[in-house]
Amino acid sequence: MESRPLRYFVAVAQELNFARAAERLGIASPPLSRAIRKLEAELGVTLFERTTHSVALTPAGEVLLTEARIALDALDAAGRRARRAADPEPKLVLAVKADADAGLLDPILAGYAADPASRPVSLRLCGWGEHTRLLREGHADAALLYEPFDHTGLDAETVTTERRVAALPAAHPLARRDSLSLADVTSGPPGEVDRFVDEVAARHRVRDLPQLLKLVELGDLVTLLPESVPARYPRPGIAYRPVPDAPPAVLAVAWPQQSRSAATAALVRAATSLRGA
Amino acid sequence: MESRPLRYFVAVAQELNFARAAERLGIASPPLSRAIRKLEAELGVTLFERTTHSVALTPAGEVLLTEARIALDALDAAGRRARRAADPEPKLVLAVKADADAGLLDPILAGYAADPASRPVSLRLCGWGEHTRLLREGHADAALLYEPFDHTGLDAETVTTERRVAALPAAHPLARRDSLSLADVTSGPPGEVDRFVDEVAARHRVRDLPQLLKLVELGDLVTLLPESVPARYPRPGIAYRPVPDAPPAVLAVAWPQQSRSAATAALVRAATSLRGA
DNA sequence: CCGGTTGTTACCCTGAGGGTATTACCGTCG
DNA sequence: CGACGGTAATACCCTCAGGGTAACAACCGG
Repeated sequence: MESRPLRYFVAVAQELNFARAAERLGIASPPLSRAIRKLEAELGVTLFERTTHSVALTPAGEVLLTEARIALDALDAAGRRARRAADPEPKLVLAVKADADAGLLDPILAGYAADPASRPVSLRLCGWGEHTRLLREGHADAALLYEPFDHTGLDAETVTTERRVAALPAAHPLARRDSLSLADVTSGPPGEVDRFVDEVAARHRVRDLPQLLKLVELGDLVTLLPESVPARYPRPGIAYRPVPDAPPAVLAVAWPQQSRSAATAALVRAATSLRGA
Repeated sequence: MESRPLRYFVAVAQELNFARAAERLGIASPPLSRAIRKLEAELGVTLFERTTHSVALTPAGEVLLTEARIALDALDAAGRRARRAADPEPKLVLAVKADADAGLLDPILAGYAADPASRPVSLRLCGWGEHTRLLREGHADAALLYEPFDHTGLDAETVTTERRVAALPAAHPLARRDSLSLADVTSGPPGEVDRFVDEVAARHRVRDLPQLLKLVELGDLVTLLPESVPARYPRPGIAYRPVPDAPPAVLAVAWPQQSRSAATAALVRAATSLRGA
């Protein structure tokens, strides 16, 4: 199993169109077509159901797609990690999303810096749901992120858990109450509700928290956020109300499974040692 | 990052000798030497410290070795899993080591067969410590095995925990006692002691439990085993004695992280549902 | 039924990567 | 200390995997 044909396969599986896939790969479509046929012959499996006007994945193709993505990620990660390992003064790259740290980033970094095994830290700012990709592709050594996330290939420890608050338009009828229940928030209009911020973000194509809060202000949705948010993002147009029975927000530190380097371990120690506080 | 140069790199890193590695790869050594140099150039990193009479991995080489193994495993696994996914009547391959099942294999299979999501099961017998390789390389869908094992890339659930018994030569002074403590067993000669059977197995190049028990009979070592062993392997020359304060033996079911197929899930259900019994 | 779109086949050609012969280097041992 | 054995690297050649272009075949929508 070589990597190039697999890369070609993934491109076709994503585009479901040989011509477009070939263009994306920077080659002509005949060699692409041949490469896929050869791959199918090698595996003894048909990967695509093709007519002249449609390309569809077979069940075997479906599983190869997910498996191939994993393998190709691992391949790229291998190169990147080796490159980074050669750095004479290696840095520890920590992936964080702005303000998605429960206010703990500074104390974690301070605690980490005090550890003898620590290295200079380089922060890698990222958007919703990018943390795991950065870890898997070898761009980052560790990440600070909220559950839930895809744990595949990663190890993680809980840093802290926070209660949830609902963010509502100030004029919303529920905003008159001091405290809400999950049922209040999740039942019906007005305003769409999602328990997990990243789902909302994906649906509304929002890239950061201020944008999301703007949508709340406009009355387009109601969201549950960690209780550390209101202090950082006070908004006249938004009412934050505790939701005691909502599942808590879990902040975790995650890292690639096989990377048990001393530096990563020290960071994990620093992050989890704040748990008691 | 292509896969072939990485495979070449792994061969050299294992042999630490270009000529032997080339032979193993079925190519001549000059192209191998060139491939490695090209890989180093591509990464911008030197992977080997070489003189004409010695080859050694640099730190960057070390990390590339472990990363490359993971990536190449994933690559092979992708192919194998796709092939298996095309099977018209797909089987579920379960990796087990003979008798390393706490006697639960039959009930698990029975419970599994009753599940509507179940598939025909094909058992893949394997030796000490092979389970995880079979899972990672796509030869098996699930494994029944004792902790501790390398969880990298795997998910696992505990099936059962067993108390430990020490296996001693019948003539051993400690055999006169009804029960032992961990301190009794681990302190000093006669007889080497290891808490984990697979370490012992690796050290003594033993492939199965009967061979291991033979070593115990001969007085070469003392080992802690799960309490389900004595009933299956009664030996006149061996005394089994409970060790209440030894850490218990944990039998687990494991499967590749990303494979959340209905059939695998059903097997996990069947295995873990026996936990209460 | 026709024209456009898309995957495939036929054919050619280049260069990545394999082979052989040779060199340069180093450690070892008479 | 010099000759030898072993090893990686270089020089040079050559083959074929894999890329390109042109033509074709199949299918769909109008």
